[in-house]
Amino acid sequence: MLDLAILGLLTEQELHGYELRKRVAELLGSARGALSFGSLYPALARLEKAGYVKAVEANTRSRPATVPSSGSLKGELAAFRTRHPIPKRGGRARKVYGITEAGERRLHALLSEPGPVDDRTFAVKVAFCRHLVPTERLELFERRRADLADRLAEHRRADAGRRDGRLDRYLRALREHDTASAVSDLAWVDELIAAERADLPEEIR
Amino acid sequence: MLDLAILGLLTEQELHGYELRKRVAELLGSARGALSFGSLYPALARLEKAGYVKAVEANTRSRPATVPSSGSLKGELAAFRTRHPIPKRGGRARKVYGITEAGERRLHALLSEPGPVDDRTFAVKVAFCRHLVPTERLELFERRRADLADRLAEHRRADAGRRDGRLDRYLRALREHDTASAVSDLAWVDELIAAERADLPEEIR
DNA sequence: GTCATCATGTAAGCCGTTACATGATTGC
DNA sequence: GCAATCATGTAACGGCTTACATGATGAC
Repeated sequence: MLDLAILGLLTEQELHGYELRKRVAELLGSARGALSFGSLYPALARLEKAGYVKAVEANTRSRPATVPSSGSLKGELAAFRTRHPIPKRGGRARKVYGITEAGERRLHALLSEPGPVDDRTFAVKVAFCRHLVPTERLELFERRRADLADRLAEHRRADAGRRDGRLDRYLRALREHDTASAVSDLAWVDELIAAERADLPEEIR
Repeated sequence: MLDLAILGLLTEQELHGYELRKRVAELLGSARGALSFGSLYPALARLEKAGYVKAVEANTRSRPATVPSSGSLKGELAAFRTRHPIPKRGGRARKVYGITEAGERRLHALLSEPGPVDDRTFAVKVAFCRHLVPTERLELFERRRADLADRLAEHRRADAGRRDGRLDRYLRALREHDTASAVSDLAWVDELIAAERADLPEEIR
């Protein structure tokens, strides 16, 4: 899940660890307190070793005279300086990372891999699902929909199986709120699916 | 959090591990796939060692027969089984646990301890908050309210700080849903608080 | 006789955290 | 000169999961 978030963020923009942490925190929402450096930096090192990201610029107070040639991306050269203004304030040397082509393939693989997705992972997948083709996106959403529907069915089953006075007030409030959340999540996924379907040509769906 | 759930469930009823697992799963809602035995059993052992729970009944189908020890492995096993008879239906011998007085004090301490509560822990605390006195409950709810309000404020701040076309469709959908969830959670806590206040005599609040 | 379910446990490992160590720069 | 912020990393530890080991019972 961390890998997913890091690779996803690096497709948008080259970033150094400290900044990446902020973005991850923002992405995951405040529900989950900021990610620690103790897991971020090792993760970056691991991804670099695997060839999915590479250090693009390893500091500096003194600005680089030349932009490292990265080949064919249009506007790269022009955009570089504005993307990385020399910071006037703060800090030690930064290590700025960018994603590699292997990293992009890896991101795609992580996004489209099947298997159960927990709530947090699904959120991150949604955040970067523009990297999927429409049918893959639909698949992702529909797998999620099925999971949520199961969840809700279990709620209903559990609620039905209880004689009605049995729960105390707080337990009841809790279960009701849980159910309401599940319903809301399901409705949201349904919206995503509907929007996605609307964009597909009729023959496919 | 596991401790909280186990102790809370055992105040209602004596239970063995296998059953406890089902109850915990039901309590936490299906959002979080069933707790594994690999964490439940060690937790029970730890709690027993600490004197918070005790094995009440190591099993029972009272069978008076006594088998003399034969010295062979099979004989020893047979004798063991006679000393620890098997349950009436299904399965291997059960170890039924009950909560001790120290365990009840521990539960109260866990419920009322300050410090940050994550979403899951808050849910479990609500589930068993009948063990708190009204003012302690209010404190719990209000600390949670404050956390959620901060969270929401951060959302608003983040939303305001973005030029409006900048987010892609999926990222926007994600943030909107996150915000909606936070709003819903906050409203729920507000309900809990209002209900609690209604039960307090006016002089206190 | 073998499969599903009930039942308890151990061992290995993943994923993340906190705490620690280091160091540059800005602002007071 | 000191605190705050920016910045990178390591080490120890915690909590929970998966996979494994063991075993009884009832149903088919």
